[in-house]
Amino acid sequence: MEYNFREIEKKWQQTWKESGIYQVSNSFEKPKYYVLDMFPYPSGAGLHVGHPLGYIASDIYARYKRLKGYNILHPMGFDSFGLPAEQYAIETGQHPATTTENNIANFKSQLDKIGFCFDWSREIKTSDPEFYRWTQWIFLKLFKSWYNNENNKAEPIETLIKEFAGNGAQRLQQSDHSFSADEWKSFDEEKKHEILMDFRLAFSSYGEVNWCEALGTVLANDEVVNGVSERGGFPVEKKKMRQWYLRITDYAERLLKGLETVDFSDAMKEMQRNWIGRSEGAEMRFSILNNPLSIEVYTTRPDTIFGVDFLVLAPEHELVNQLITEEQRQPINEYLTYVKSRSDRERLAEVKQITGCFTGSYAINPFDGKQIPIWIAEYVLAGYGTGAIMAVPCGDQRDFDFAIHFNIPITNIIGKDFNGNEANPTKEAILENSGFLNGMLMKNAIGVAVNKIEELGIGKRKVNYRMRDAGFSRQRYWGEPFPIIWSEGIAVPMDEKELPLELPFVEKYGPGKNGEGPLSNLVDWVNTSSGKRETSTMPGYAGSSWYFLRYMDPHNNDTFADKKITDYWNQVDVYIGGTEHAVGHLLYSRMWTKFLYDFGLISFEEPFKKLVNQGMITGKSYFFMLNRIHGDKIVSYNSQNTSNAFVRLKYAHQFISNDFKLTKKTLDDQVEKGIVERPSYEIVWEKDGDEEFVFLKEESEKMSKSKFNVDNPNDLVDKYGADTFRMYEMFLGPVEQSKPWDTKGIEGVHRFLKKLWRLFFDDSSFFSRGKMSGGEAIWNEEKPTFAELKMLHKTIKKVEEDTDRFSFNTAVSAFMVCVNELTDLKCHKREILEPLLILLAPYAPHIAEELYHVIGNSDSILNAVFPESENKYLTETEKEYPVSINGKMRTTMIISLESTQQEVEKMVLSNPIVHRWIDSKPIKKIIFVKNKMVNVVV
RNA sequence: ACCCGGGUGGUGGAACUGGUAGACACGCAGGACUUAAAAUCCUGUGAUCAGCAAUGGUCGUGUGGGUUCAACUCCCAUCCCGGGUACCA
Repeated sequence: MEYNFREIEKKWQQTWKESGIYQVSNSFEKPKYYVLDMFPYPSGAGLHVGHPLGYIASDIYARYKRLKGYNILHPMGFDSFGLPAEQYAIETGQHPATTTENNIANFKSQLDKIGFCFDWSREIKTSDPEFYRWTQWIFLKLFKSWYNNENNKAEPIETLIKEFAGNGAQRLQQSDHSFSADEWKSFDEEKKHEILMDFRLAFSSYGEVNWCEALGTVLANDEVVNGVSERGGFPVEKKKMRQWYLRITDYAERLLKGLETVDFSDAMKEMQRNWIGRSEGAEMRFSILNNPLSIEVYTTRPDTIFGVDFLVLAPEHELVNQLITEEQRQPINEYLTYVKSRSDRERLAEVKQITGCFTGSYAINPFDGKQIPIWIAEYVLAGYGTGAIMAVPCGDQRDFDFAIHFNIPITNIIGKDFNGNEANPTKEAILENSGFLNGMLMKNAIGVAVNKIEELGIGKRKVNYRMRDAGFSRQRYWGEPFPIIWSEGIAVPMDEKELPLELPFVEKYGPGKNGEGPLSNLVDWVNTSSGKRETSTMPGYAGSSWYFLRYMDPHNNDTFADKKITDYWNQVDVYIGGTEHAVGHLLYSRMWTKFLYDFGLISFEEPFKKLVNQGMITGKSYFFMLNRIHGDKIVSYNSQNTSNAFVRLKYAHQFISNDFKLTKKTLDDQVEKGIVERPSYEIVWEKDGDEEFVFLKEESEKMSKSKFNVDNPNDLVDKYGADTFRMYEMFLGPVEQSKPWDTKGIEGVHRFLKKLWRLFFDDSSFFSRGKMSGGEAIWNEEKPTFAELKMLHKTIKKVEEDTDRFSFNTAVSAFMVCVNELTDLKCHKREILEPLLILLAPYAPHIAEELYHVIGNSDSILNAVFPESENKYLTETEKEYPVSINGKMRTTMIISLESTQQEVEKMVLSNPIVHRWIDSKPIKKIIFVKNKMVNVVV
């Protein structure tokens, strides 16, 4: 019988589906394990090669854990709200709900073909009202809460109202508000709401937002890349609008701390830390000469206070107008006009340009009374710290450049550590010219200076975060509507019982007036008896911030997920997805989880215990950088990124060491002489300054479109089967590594499966003229030999270890070694093959299931138990040890594991080959490392 | 510029805490079976030198140096590639 993967895979996929074998129960007897993929956005293009990589990895892991006796939650769903569906709707007139449904159906059928063990009964769609009902519910919860810094957790807004009624805003010091309890009571409703809005975790405010004219919507910071929209690449500008925000900054510290408790890659943690951008420093006030005003600056280096030569305000700073002296009014206005004329994009592109303008006013250094000029400049950002800085040119390069450019005298406070040509940002120098800080090491002076500042009452310690509050509204149609009604300027939350607030049907998806969303066009919907509905919708990350909780209890009508059930499933044990969500989705979902935890709605604070980042499947790279030339000299040789290295450089190493001169002419010569093989590729020389690069360019025809068409997952599954496809994607390399997509090697994996098949069926005499004949089952019940058992148990151990550490590529290799070996041994014994099939089941479930039944099992292999590797087959009493002389391997010797050092030395000394190599030199010592090697030092 | 990650045959990639570098697979070359093709199987395959041969020598994990009996692995310096961040005071 032939390995007919098409029939086998179809059969089992159907059987599994019908038997509901993947359905997960919430029975709490078994230990649980939660394996989750980042759910996809169901784009119209369907699945591409990059998608399945992570899904296959998680599927293998989930199946593996199942064989190990765990109750597995391994669900899948769709992040089905989002911009592309809406864009598509605008272009084609089809309703996003329709296109999304179609796309999801397409995705599901493609996913099923690969044989994933998803429990579709738990499927989630973020655009499903039954799902977004709870997204809205959590939003309302956020709206009705504030972050209490004293208790370090979120609390109902009522506790804040109580605080205000009892103590006013005095005690809290969490905002710029200051009023007494009596004042609070005297405020009218609108004023009270306005104040409360400054505390709510989901709040509305006027703010500068990233407005994208072309998309007609507001974008989050992480949706803007280099001043243009991430999607579409349209220009983005700043605009003041009423927007909803999440007060994620209140969670900054906990988001930072929480990183220590989770198993993410260092790179991922670092990215999140950078994004949060914590810095410790101080805020301090400078009074102004002949002016009652004062300016607050933020600095991380209060130790440099005596080196301040000027202050700089952001052009947008609110005090600018009041600081301008008459004679400076003209130039300042010109400068402000100039700044306004520049888009964010320009500002980003020309960071090195130094611009600025003197205001005419002077501040007074509180420590030495020195008068310091106040400037405004673009390089100070309004949004960070206080929007004003104290400039210390000898310690900060930007301040230095600015001082030089505008001829501002520089004070040196670090003596010889400042060379006058560039700033020195060290903390290790001894302070000079620094009043009470003289003679101190800078890093020690920081604390002293802050203490003094606090003592004098001119400032205080302050921790700043780079992270901004997250914009939470979009002027779009295809998203969750806000359950908010505006009544006389007050945002009134809808009653929870009225949820979900369903997204109304619209005919047209165009924006409303004044940049409002399409919903604003639905007059009947917007106007209610109690006021006007909020017309923006929630952003894409709303649903994805908590979806992993809903999988646990997807059909609950009373709550987003039952507490008993979330207690059982708890954290996601392994979360698999791309790095691109490092600062968006992952931070938001971590925040939502912490928020729900604060209210005792779930009992874990971090959603994802372990995160695995699958690498990207990249397109092929067309260039191969051969060498880098600097004048006549080769600076380096780099053989990396050579996926298309069709060129054989025979003397690559000599190339360097012989100081071989490479010029265009000599390379041409090499090609001619055949040193560089396959000269059918074009050699391209490019100059960059005085450096020259050599590229070898593949002829473009080789990458024709027809070739790409073969490379989509469906076609590969059709041609080789799901099992081959699964194993091949794993075999390509480590899951976490990016790699170019290449289908060259898939035949090898397919061959492996056929080889496995032939351990069970003889096909030596099979078909001629398209007809099958022969091919009997050849598996048998004979007793396995020691060698066969050894092979099996070695494989069990290896596959187990590799699967545990997500090293699927090496596990696949282990299978290949095992099957090759069993073929050589002509081993067709059930006792060996059956455990092997169970090992293989997570990787290639269809063929494993089929053969499992062939050898007489009636239950599904999914319910099998992962075999244990028995030590008695793995440990040996004797081992062949490598023997080296002075570290160089020369021979091997069979040594018993029980041997002592003395016995080994004796054996070594009597070995003739060792003697030959030692060549009668005196032996200094013999090193014997048990289980590893023997080395003789002479 | 800064912060992470990386550099191993013609290619993808193995080598877990230093201990026989190149597992496994692709590709390539040769052979077997076949009228032929496909499929399958066998052999070889880092470079280089010596030998009819078995075999053996030398060099080899971007480059230069160091530690060690022993380095892909640890340390220092340097070049290159990939990712992230970017006037954050």
